[in-house]
Amino acid sequence: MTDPSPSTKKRILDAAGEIFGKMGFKDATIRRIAMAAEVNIAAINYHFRDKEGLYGEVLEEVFRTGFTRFPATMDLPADAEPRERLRAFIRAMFYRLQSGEGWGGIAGKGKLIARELLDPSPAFEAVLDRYIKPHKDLLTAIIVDIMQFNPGPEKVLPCAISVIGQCIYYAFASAVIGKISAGDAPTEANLDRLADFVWLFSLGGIEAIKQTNFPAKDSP
Amino acid sequence: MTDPSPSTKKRILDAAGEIFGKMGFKDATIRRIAMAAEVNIAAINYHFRDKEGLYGEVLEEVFRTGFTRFPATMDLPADAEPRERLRAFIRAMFYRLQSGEGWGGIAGKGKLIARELLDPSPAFEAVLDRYIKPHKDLLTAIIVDIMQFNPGPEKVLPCAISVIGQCIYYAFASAVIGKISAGDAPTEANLDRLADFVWLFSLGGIEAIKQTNFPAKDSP
DNA sequence: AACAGAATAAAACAATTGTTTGAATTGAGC
DNA sequence: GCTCAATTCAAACAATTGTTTTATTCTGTT
Repeated sequence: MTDPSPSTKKRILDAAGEIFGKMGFKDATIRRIAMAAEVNIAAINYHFRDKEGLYGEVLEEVFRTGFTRFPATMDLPADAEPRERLRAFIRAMFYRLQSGEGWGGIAGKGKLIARELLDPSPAFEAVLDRYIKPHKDLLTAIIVDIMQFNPGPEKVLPCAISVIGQCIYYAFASAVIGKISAGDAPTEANLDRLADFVWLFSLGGIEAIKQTNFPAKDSP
Repeated sequence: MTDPSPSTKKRILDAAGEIFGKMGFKDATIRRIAMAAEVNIAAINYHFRDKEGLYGEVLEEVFRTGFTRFPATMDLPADAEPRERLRAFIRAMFYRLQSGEGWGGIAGKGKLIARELLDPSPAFEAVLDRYIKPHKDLLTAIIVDIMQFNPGPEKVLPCAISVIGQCIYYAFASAVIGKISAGDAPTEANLDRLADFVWLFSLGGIEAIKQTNFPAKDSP
């Protein structure tokens, strides 16, 4: 029941990840998934109860493999130079989101993650607690280390959001980015360049926030 | 034919904008739209040919009204201090995306824009040329002014992407942001604060990029 | 008043959806 | 070799979808 034949259930999960990613929950039909996985339609309901059950397991597996393959520390020791830890964090995000070994960007399962951010499914709640919240805590700790003191959440959290926002936006809008600025759409070849840009930009942004009194009532 | 009764067609457009925004193209059924607009189902096909035709007109109207109500210059003169022009640009993005007078954020038509960025519909191409590309050109011009010289597109364009990325991310992921950092989800009340944060952060980022040699092969 | 074309309405259409049914097949364990 | 549960399969189900059809009402012009 919990450990079925290694073939059918796993094949369904793989095909479903691909197709849910490309087309979204609604457009991905179980007939299409079944055809891609080369299984009978009823096998999906048999193994996963219903379409939502299948989606939930796909989501969990996608996050698990992504964060396992590209951990946010990039195997950097926890006491490394904080700016390098930020660099590793950003690089991990880019590789996790965009690379073929990761979620494959907008052409693959990256789209599935983007869609969950846009409007979360019921299954997303679990993923949020297990992966995203610890991920956020790590980033805020890095930012505090870079600032060399803790300026309070009203500065640190928006910084974290800005860092993550840049990374996600590349994954999210790469179709439009490609049409507007062809060289800056994320590809396997320029992930390092893009990640380093976001890193440098963010270091400047964090430094600026550190030195300003924010929120401020008056405009400079 | 082109200028029908001011009631029916307009009512369909309004209801469709609302419902397409909330539920996406696929989940928004014409029956639901017809019911919300209080018109007969067939009226939609009569006035807009088919569902795709309706969606195309909705998209065009949403962008037109959004950019008209909140122009990226915020009525600032073109020769104003470049940093203030950046502030106006970012503020316009936040208000356009998030405010009730604009696209109403993730609860309203903002979701529709986000979905188009994620995977563009055929109707998006026109919107891209008419609204988004000029918008990008304006931002890059502001960035060049801030840097006081033109460091070339390999620096300016990623800066523009980082600025826009932060703004869009707040619109895009506000559901998740709210769950992770409650005070930083965009609401009508804190748009100014968030916009100013992104502004300060971006000024720091732009300054940092200006002073670095990028792209660089070596890591600092 | 009479007509023509635009606009609205109710009903039906064909296609596709997720799910279920019930029979056939497989594969260990005794 | 038999049994029984787990699995797979083909077929059918009910519900929902976008669209079309046909008839009716409205509106402005002669």
